[in-house]
Order: sequence, then structure tokens, then C-alpha cells
Amino acid sequence: MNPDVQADLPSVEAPPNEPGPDDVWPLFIQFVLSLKSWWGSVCDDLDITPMQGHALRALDPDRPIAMSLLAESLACEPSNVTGIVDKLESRGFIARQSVGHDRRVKMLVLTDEGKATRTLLRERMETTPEAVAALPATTRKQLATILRDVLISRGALKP
Amino acid sequence: MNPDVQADLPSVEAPPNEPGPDDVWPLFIQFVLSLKSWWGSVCDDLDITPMQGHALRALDPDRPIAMSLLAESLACEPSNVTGIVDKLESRGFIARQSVGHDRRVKMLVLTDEGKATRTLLRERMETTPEAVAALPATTRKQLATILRDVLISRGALKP
DNA sequence: TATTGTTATACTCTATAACTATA
DNA sequence: TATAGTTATAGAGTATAACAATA
Repeated sequence: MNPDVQADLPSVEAPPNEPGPDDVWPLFIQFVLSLKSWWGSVCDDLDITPMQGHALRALDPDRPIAMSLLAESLACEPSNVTGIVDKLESRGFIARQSVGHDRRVKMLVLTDEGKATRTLLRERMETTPEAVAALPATTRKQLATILRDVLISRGALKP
Repeated sequence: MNPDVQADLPSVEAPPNEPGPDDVWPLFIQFVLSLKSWWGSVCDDLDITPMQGHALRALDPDRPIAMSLLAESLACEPSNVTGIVDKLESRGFIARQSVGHDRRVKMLVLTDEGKATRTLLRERMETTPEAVAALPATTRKQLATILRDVLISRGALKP
């Protein structure tokens, strides 16, 4: 990844079109772009790729989940998950397990090392953007409500 | 891109770890992931790749901008911008122009066709997420203020 | 027949490094 | 020497299609 970015949020030039006072959607888009570099640098520190990081983050430390569910969480095709899981498995972070009732399904479990790395990742992920953490609790709560409503209303999050 | 996703926001399985009531940052991360598929499908409709779409969006219809500035807007290395611009140029969407005072710099201008496609893109980009558009104007304004403050506070947006 | 995961393939995205042409 | 953009390269991310094993 780009090593020049700040550890918490990358410095991105403002786009040519300054957003208007109520132009909230373009702000979201730009926010997403700025997060791309940030996430890359967070994962870089743990020597994993961005998608490996997302997988590690999405896995449940207490409960195995199926490959197909991970594919949905990562919003990509199952064929790609195979490669991502392969690499995490070769690093010793996760393991594939079979379940008795359906031998087609492979469940993914985090190893102890995987859990430790996942904890590091989530710590950095949650503590890094000071600008968000510094928001007043009420504002953060408002923001969470809005984001959750948006995700739920489109079926991207279960109520 | 994945053709199964909805036109406005993809249906993504909730992650194994349900976010808490004030767990705003994980919500942002998930939001980013859900936008990835959405942006891909928006660009698919216009027969451009996601990064070509971002470039088209970042370009100024009224004013040429330098390659280097586009690289910053896209949060990627200048070497990659060459290829992205090449493709947009071969599609007839943009053109490289030289400026007199420094012949190393190449300025990017949108062609009429590029402007038209950019307009289509921005229309879909802005109108698509009904969940955001449906928010009360005051809430949208609050949200815009929060996002802008976060971006500005980290130098990702000029005040 | 349908589904889960894999393999094979082609393309896009990405950073690094070496290069050119300017300054 | 330094900078703007290009080329070359290697690796990561992505969707599609064909496949094996299982249901």
C-alpha cells in the first residue's frame, strides 16, 4: 500500500467540485475513497492484504461460519473467497472444518493466532480515526442510528 | 461486477458480530463494503470500470485538471492513473492537453461525450440511495456537517 | 437436479522501480 | 537535481464459467 498516508486517515486532495452544504452523498463517496488508503495501511501494519483484513474482521472468534456466508459478508464471489481463505490458512490464522450434516459445507474457524491478529486489527480499526472518536457521544449515536437505518432499509443489515 | 446486487444498494449479509448501539465505526466499515458492490453496478450500467467511474466523477467539467491532482483525488499512484486515463481517452471521454508554462504537465479535459456520461453517472450516484435521500433535510444536513468535519479534521478535505 | 466450494481464466486495480522529458 | 508522467512488472482483487463432491 501507499506508505505516505497517515496512520489514521489519509490526506486526500479535495476534489475539484466542492460539495454544497446539503450534498451529503458525494461526501459519503469521498469518505469511502479516503477509507480505502486508511484500511490498506492498517492491514499493512499486520502484514495482511485489505481483503484478508476484511475476512479476519468478518470472522466470528466464537463460532465457525461457512465460506458462503463469508462471501456474502465480503460482497464478492465465492470463487474469490477460496483464495483469500487459502492465504489466511497458510498463515495459520484460520482453519477449514467440515460439518457432519452437510459435507459440502466448509466452516471457517479462527486459530489462536488468528484471534490474536483479529483483536489487533479491530483495536486499530476502532481506535484509529480520532476524528470520529472525538465526536460527542450524542452525535456518534445519531450517526450510528442513521447508518444503521440506511443499511437496514436496503436489506444490507438485518434489523 | 456482480449482477445480482440491487440497483441502489446491494443486499449484504449482516456480519457475525452485530454492532452495538454506539458502535459507529464498524458501521462505517460495513457501509464501505456495501458501497463497493453498489458503485460497481452503477459503473457497469455505463460500461466503465469502478475506477474509471471515480475518475470521471472527480474530473471537472469546466476546468482542466492535472494528472497528478487526479491521482490524489483517486488516492492511488500516478502510474495507475496513466492506464485509467488511457482507457477513458480511448473511449473518447477525455483528452490530454498540454499547458504552455510547464510542458511536463498534462491537463485532463472532458469531451462532450465525457461530460454527458459524467452527468449520467452523477445522476445515478446521487439519486440512487433512496434511504439517504429519504432522510429529513435536517438530518441530511447534520450528516453532511459531520462527514465534512471528519474529512476536514484529517486533512482529507479542504475547509 | 440443485448446491458448496474449487479451479481456470481474463481483466482491473495497485505499488514499486526504472525511465523520459522537461524544469 | 528535482518533478510530471510513462512503462514494466508483480501481485491482489474481481467476475465468469466449468468442474467435483454432495445433497
